[in-house]
Amino acid sequence: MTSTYHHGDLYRQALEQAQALLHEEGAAAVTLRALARRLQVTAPALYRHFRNRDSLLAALAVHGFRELRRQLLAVRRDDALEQLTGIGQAYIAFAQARPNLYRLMFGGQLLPRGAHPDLDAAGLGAFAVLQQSIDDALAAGYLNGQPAGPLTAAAWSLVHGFAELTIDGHLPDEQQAPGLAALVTRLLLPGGPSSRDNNNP
Amino acid sequence: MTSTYHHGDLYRQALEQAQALLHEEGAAAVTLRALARRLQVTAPALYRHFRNRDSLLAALAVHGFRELRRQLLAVRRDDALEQLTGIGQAYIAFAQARPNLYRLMFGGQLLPRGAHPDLDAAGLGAFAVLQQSIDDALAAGYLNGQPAGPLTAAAWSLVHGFAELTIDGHLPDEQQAPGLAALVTRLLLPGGPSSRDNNNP
DNA sequence: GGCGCAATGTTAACGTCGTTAACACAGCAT
DNA sequence: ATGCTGTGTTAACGACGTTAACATTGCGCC
Repeated sequence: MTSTYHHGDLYRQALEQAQALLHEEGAAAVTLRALARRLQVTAPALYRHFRNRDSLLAALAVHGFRELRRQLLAVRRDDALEQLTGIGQAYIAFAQARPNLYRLMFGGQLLPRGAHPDLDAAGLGAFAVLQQSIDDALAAGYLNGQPAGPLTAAAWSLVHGFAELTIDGHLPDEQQAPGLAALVTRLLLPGGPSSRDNNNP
Repeated sequence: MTSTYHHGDLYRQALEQAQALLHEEGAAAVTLRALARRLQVTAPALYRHFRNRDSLLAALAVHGFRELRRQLLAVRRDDALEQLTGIGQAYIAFAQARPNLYRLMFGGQLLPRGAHPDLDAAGLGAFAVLQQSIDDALAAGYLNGQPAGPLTAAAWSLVHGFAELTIDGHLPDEQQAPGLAALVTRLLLPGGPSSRDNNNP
């Protein structure tokens, strides 16, 4: 019984179980005591690895942003416009696959912005991928050469808003069709969804 | 001292103070005990008027949706397109003026959808205004006659996403300029922000 | 090989919260 | 006057975040 007094690996396992808890039951269920129970450990033990509950949640969000960045970077299409829409769809797919994590990342329950520098950095890291793909699309002559700043804000707003509205069930059912994500993403582009057929690379 | 044993007006005052608490310190601070303290009343007294804390928060959200609807309905422009963009800007202005309320309304912390029928109804009531203005714009020949469903989803996603990203400080500072809201709203329209000059009614 | 220190875990305790049960007072209808 | 219904209070329970004090382990160092 004394052989496992030192857990040895608690930080990593705590993060894993916290992710599971978050995914299964939402942020409100990510409680230090519940997490401790899962890990067969007493609650104060967790304070050796996380300053407090907010730090734990922030750590989860950081991992979320890094994973989101990874998934956005995994999108690779030849055409710059295809790349942009592909990233938009990957973004939405991420949010829909992990709604509770996504809400934690963007729900605004976390702290006065700037309290967790890691978190801000991770967020910017994910944002940068989207930004880059817009720059690329502009450089390739797409998007009518509109100013990059507002374009980026609009594109991010669109995918973020769509992601949130769907995972919270705010959009009427008829509009939940899977393919709609693609359609909406393309609506941003001049000429609408049926512009020309740039479907095949 | 016994003259005020019955508060007489507690439901209304509780809602008012809860709104103040929400606006000033966020949803997490809207606690039954804190609210009771503000009202010079014991906590269990509130259970005569709200089934539990979630019901109180839901009531706040319901009022929020009704107020949002009112503000959207107050927008009146002659041109259907101006009307649509005006509504978008009013929507964003609402969120920015009451960030904590807006987060409560859309943060997804409330309930399995359908648990509070009032809330769903109030949400649809606000949504309907946006929906209507899009239908009107289509009827007036704008928006290239694109299908109304996806258009509405896209428009709502755009304003919702922009509202959330700005109130949470996720957009880089340079893009926070006040006038950007208008610009972004117009980006959805075919031809981009400088289509023609439909600025003056 | 033993020693000591730092890391990591436990126990006990405090204050806050949501919530409920039991009770107390007020006002109104009869 | 009486009693019922609405509304408020008191007391208590369990869960939570957090801290202080203490216990155990493992590793570097002699």
